[in-house]
Amino acid sequence: MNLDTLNPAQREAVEKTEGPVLILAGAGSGKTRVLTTRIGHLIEDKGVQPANILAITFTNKAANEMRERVEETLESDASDMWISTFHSCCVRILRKDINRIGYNRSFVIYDSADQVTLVKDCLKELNLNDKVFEPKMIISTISGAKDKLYDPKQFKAMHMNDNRMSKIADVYALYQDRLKRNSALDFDDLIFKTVELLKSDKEVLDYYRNRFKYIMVDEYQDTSKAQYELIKILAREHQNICVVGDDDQSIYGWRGADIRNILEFEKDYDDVHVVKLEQNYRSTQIILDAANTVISNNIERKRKRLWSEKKDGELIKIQVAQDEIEESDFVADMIAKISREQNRSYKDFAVLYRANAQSRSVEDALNRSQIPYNIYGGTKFYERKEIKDLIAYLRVIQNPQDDISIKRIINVPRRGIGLRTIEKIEDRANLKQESIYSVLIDIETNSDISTKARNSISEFVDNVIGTLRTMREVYPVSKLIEKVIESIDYYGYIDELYKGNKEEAEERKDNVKEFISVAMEFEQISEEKDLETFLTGVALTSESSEEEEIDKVSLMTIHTSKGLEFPVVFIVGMEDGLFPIARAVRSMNDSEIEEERRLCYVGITRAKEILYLTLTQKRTLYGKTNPSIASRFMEELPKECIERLNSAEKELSYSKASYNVLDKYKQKYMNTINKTAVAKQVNATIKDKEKETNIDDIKPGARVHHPKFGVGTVVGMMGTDVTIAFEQQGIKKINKEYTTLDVL
DNA sequence: TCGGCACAAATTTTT
DNA sequence: TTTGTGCCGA
Repeated sequence: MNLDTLNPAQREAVEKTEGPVLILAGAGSGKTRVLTTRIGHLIEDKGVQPANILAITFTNKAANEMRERVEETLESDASDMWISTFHSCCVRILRKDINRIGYNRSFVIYDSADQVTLVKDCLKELNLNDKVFEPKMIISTISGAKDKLYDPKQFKAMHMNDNRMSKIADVYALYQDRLKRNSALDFDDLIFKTVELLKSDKEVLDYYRNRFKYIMVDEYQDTSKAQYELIKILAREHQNICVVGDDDQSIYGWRGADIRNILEFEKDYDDVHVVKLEQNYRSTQIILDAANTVISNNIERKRKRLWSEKKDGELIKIQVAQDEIEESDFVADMIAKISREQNRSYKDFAVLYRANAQSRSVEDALNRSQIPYNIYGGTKFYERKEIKDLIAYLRVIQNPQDDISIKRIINVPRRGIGLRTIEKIEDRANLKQESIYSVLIDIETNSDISTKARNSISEFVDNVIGTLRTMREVYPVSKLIEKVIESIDYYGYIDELYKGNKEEAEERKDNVKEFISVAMEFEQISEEKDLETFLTGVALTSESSEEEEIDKVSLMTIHTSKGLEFPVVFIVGMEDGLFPIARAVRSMNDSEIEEERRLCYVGITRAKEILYLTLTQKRTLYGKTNPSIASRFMEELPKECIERLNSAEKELSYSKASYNVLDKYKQKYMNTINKTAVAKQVNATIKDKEKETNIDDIKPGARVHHPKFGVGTVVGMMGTDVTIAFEQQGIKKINKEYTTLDVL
């Protein structure tokens, strides 16, 4: 393997094959190249068997890319090598041996929508109000517990003296129970159960320890505790563990990623060899200087400084617009101008933003200028209703125990099986500790259900599902999908559903057809062609096919842009409260601001040559217009790297004063009211029946009267929330949008 | 069972 | 502003 084209640091990372290695790979430092070369080096120069290598990534895209590049560089066959995402690696392990920990090996995988349904069921069964215990919130709590490897028992034990959390622990326990009964695992279980299996079964553990003699993990900064543990168990004996990551690009903390995994790697393993990849092959030095300076404001990080051989470059351009419409027009105009003058194609441009809601005005402006664009994010292909319905059918065909899927399709298309009927069936299933499907089979013995409903159910179970199940053995997946569509007249159903909107109906039908072609493609390329494998693939993939390679401007959130690069990048909405997002600004905890700053770092380092940062003076968001404050990150940019295109001076200094005021309020009230309240300057008014009370009068210390809670003192303000200490009712949070307050 | 209306909430999302 | 949800009357 030729290593001469690597720089010294890269080469070191490749050649140090034994023992724990930490590669701190800055943005654009060629880490994929290092990883693929390292694999090639292991096989060709060190004589390691491909089957002894495990390379883990987070996304399918990264895994596919790595496999392709490894196959390109290698002479020998690489098909024995495991190059996969955490999740598909775990599925592979579990399909083989999960029966050893009491699960069915042909489990289905529940996505987040299925989780919501299941949690709602559990809440109902436990008589818990889903407003007090919001399903989304419960799921993220459960997910957090699983990420940290707490099972329901441990979780319950940890929260014994917290009534609310204790209830959530009960939901967790029931949820887990139901998953098992349905032969289903959620995404987090895939990791959790693999760890459980490896910890509890020495035989299985020995097999994989012996098999994976060299382990590599990409994007290590994004690993959760559970993933960390998984890797640690596998690598314990041989310690040939090589992790690659960039702590400065850790932007998924809210999803369970634990940045400490990378920060403390050196503590977790003995004699860690650390390599820093600091040479950047992507951006100009000016862009890197800006990124370096901004990120240096973070306390919790490994020191790194990116540099580039591209010494020249354009200054970073800052534009202050009147509002988001003007801002978007500016972006569109500049794209038109630059593409014309510098002869660049549209695919060279990206517009990045903090929140999806911002895409709207940019889209409008690009449409006005007739600039083609591609928007990334939004509803995923497999999450579309029409596709989820079909998947539910397939799942039931595969695994009739899947109650969630049964319930989804039992009345799709409408068969006159209403909620009441389903409820009765569910009760009976719970009573008999059976699946819904088995109750459905014996429906004739169930006298409290109307004859009409019973007939529909028999028709559904025998003719629809029954027939389709017999076809499972003979037909390939794509054909099976067609049979499903045929037997339920799905196209007719779609027409009916969107009868007011022809266009929509056609789009849905196109999606269905796309789904069939996904299945056909699967039959072409997959080794295993059975339904189970297909469903697994569908569950672990978010996009149906590769992104379009058409010449269009890219619009996406900064999160989605991670790992990508563009010659010209616009980051819009550089405003405090938007970026960094309000929640992080309000937070008592600096770690949230630090994560926003890392996000900013990710955004800046996407740009290869030209970077524009834009902000507004006032922004309309969610139907409300508010004056903007420049992002604090703007202030952190080195002056010599930036160029202000219009009169930004004033706005920028204004911003500084503003958020310093915010920070001061924060400090002050943190001390006085025990970390519960933060003050925030708001320029809105609270409407009263007769008069308008200026919100400026409602400030910490003010005496107010609330229609329900009586007289109290304002102790803090957070966004639209006003925290008030009432004389009779104690401290309460009031939403200023929906309450009328009188200032006394 | 379904359509319509009022009300509430609205980061980010690799699998 | 947009989107989702819950409740009510037909």
